Amino acid sequence: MKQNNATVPVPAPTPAELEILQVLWEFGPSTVRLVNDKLNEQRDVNYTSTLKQMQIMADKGILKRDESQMKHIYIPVEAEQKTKDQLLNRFVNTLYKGSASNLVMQVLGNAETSKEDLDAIKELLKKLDK
Amino acid sequence: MKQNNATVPVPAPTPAELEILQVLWEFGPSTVRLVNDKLNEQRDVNYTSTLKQMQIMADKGILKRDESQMKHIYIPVEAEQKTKDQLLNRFVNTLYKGSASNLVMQVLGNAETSKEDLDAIKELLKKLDK
DNA sequence: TGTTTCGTACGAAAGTTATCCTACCTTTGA
DNA sequence: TCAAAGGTAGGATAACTTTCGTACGAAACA
Repeated sequence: MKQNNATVPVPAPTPAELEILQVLWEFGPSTVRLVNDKLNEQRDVNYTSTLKQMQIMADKGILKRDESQMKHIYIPVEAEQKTKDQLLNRFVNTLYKGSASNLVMQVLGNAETSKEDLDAIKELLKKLDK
Repeated sequence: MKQNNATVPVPAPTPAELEILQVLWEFGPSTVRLVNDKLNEQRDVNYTSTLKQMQIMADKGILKRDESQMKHIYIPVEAEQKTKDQLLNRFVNTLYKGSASNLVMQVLGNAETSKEDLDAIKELLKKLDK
């Protein structure tokens, strides 16, 4: 039995796993069929590929599943926010020496960041000041 | 000859490649020896492993190298800022629907973000207001 | 001058990721 | 009732990533 104590950090979800998680986060507990349909709105994926991925994710403990029906229902084990927090921390640690303000500074200077986004951020910070 | 036009996005550097890039960004053009020494301050890596990685990176076009001396000098092809911009955009696109303000909102709400960081961000935004 | 040290090159190998084929079972409905 | 449609399970496989052993040449130096 694999443990999940603090000394053994959970590996980050792979890109393909992340795609699946995002569908589940958006639509809630779902069948492979639904997830695969959503994925195919973006790119071609064979049904059995998605099935396999989700089975692996269940093995890894990323998903749990309800097998009481023939069409199994898959559910993320960790909440969306918790997973995103972990990914964000990893990202900040590897690229910005762990400093969130460094990251935000780059966002503000990034040409790809839209004016709308910048304004939204300013609003955000204005509220924080109060 | 591999081209780098907009239709063929450059693949993101792998984790091991990123480690090496960060050493080169910090110390400037360097030999394999130096990079390997720096890496070994953090974890055990065999010299030939680092050498191989850097050779592969040169093949991929991530690094160029000066072979005029026996000890080859490796140099990142893309500037630190450009690479980080690309990684940041990728990150925002996959996790925050492309919205930088969504990302910043999470940073502000993240328990792992220190008070110092939050203060620094507030300062930053205060300056932006002017 | 010969040996030891330091460098590059090349290839092998193991682990991970992602994809899909085939087999087989269950359900549906003509 | 039986064929078609839709499920799951389990390999096989290819590509990529990472690591390192071995070979061999150049330089340093005793």
